[in-house]
Amino acid sequence: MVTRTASERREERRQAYDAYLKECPARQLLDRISDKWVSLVLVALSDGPRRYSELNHTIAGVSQKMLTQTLRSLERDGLVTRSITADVPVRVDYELTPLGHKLMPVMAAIKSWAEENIEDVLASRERYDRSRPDND
Amino acid sequence: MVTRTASERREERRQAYDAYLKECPARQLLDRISDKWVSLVLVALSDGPRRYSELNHTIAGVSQKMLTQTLRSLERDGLVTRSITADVPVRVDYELTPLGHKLMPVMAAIKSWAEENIEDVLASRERYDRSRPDND
DNA sequence: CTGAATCCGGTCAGATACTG
DNA sequence: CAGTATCTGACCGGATTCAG
Repeated sequence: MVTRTASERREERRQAYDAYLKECPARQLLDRISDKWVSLVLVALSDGPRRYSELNHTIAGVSQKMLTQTLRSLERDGLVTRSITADVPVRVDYELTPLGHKLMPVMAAIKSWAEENIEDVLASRERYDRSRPDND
Repeated sequence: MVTRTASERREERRQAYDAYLKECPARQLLDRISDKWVSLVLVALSDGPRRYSELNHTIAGVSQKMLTQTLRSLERDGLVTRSITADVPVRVDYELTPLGHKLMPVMAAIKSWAEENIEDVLASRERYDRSRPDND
């Protein structure tokens, strides 16, 4: 037929909405800081520059790949700077930019809410799980 | 040998760190609100209760599965309530709890930062990408 | 020391079909 | 109307290996 099917129209709506979401600043920021390693790196850099190896040690669980990937994306977004000292062996320092520093209060707000309310959340979870022991 | 290898000790460190992260309140909150649909649902509910079908329509891109899953997890965490009206057809309303409402300022802080700084971030991205056109 | 490249196993979101 | 159940393909993180 010539007219679009319902599913086709739904698909169009979905794509338009996806495009809308991609442009939403808050969505983009959430995608950035919600990354598992991003927040840890930001915190690790919050009180001064750090070497790659320092970060790798401080954030014990991270793999080289993920650490590098995270740092690259943060550099791309202008949140951290990367400075190479052509020594032997090579030395690379990462540091928060002013823009990166401006992000810290937001992180603090998240942390603050979490610490104040996490007990309620955990209690609610327990209650929920106890009331439905079958759904696992 | 009897002594643990370096990789074994590293593995232990990693697991200990993972456990530590799982207990970190801020990490847990980030995991929660960073979920793609959670923020959208919270915003959609921020000015009053909504029916399932309303949410499904408002958040155009979401699938039934994801919407239900998201709502369940929010209910489990005590952020929204679910109330069924045994009618024909069934009617289900979702509403923010007080705890859920308390989360809105945090969302607002994120949104605010994003709207104020997204341009800098985007500009930085363009600059970065222009300077390395080969890395794609 | 810092990082790139590759492979791979698990996870997760979406489509589809079915139910009270 | 408001879900549940199942399947599947895409994506992602980690381990490993190689390089400047």
